[in-house]
Amino acid sequence: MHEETIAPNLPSVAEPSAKRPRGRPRKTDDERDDGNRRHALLSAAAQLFRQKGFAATTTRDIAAAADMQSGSPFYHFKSKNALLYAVMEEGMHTALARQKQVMHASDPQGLHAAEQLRALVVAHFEVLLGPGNDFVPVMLYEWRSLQPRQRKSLALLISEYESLWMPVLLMLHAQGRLRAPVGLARLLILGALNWSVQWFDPKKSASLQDLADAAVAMFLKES
Amino acid sequence: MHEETIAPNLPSVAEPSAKRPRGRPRKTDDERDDGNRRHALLSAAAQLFRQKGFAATTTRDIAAAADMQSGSPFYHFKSKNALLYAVMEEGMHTALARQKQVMHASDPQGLHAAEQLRALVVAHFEVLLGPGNDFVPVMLYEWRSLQPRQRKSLALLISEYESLWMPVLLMLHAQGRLRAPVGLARLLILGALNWSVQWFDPKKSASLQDLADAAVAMFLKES
DNA sequence: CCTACCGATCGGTAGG
DNA sequence: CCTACCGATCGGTAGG
Repeated sequence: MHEETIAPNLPSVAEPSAKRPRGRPRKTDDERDDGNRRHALLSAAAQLFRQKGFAATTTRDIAAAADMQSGSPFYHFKSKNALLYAVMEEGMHTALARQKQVMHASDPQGLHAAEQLRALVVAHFEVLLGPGNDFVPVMLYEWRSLQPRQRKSLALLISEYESLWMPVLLMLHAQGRLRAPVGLARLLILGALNWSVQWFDPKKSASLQDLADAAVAMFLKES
Repeated sequence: MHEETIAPNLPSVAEPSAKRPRGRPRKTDDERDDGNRRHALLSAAAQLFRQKGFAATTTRDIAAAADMQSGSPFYHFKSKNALLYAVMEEGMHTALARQKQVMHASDPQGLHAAEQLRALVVAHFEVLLGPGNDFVPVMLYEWRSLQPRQRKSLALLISEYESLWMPVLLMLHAQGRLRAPVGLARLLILGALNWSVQWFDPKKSASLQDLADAAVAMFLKES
């Protein structure tokens, strides 16, 4: 999920090969790529799948965005569908890692449940709306493009993710700060957050922290 | 959006022409179709677009589901895209009509703002989750498949819809029962509701009324 | 990873 | 609304 540093005088990755000296620049010694090309495909796919949808994106689109020829994605991935799955899997791994990190950071500090919820919400927003983070949005909006087996596999990661929220929500419920059955509250809260993908504009919307504050203030009763 | 009554011994509309006596049953006198065939296409398209997505649905799929030949949808609609737009437009008209009806019914009864919100939420759930209501979900999840001109046109209907919520939300905000800026509150609330499309199961979930009660209880502070 | 290619499918149309 | 069809595109592969 790191951004490649591109020297300002080089054309951007997605640019057609017009002004470039025919062909892709050959790897130099300081430009090793091991899983590098594979990840270039993943990033390109994530961005395009999010922008145009899985079915409307062609493997040629993806190849071009990763600066490859039309057949080359299939050297790295068995099928277009496998590419979709890989995008989603990376998205969930990122989200899980981020969320666990947040919980470990807040736990020993003895944060209140409300503060823990806030931390979870901020992390969720970051994974969803942070620059270049197209992986999780693809997962949210292309579920129906998965095969049953792939769904089952991802569902495990998702329920692991959701289970991280449960202790916090249960605590808040016990404190009387959260109405509605906890399971339903989780669906409504995550729904409200996930929908931000549709309207969030980094140039016009508030900061992720401010959004998180407002959301938590709306969901929770006064203590 | 009315359900067609189907005699139990007849095959369902979407069923392939296996057990049927070759070809489409000819219109009888009591089976006039004026805009009827057109609407059969709309319903089939809505269901398929929701199920598989716009790009993954072929016009042949739609034609077959409406019991027509592959070229026939283009007699009723200029393009596949025009069909998508028509589905969304019908969805928004239904939603607007339903919502206005709800507001007119609740207004003279002098309902409290919280009760008005509850009525809006129930109506929203119905339009979203009611049996056969695939039109609005398609609008929510295929926005990116629209052309810019179509988006602009639909955006008018959407903002009309959202503006129906504003007086109620403003009132609740003034009463101190709704935290967060009203505009953001609207986005979060509608997001929480819209997300239900992803998890609602008529066989397992609570009734739409119970869901609405829980949602309103969670969003609003005690009075 | 590229070149060259195949088979299938798809949106759309002419002409009735 | 059907029949018959076209041109373009697409996922995927062989063979290097």
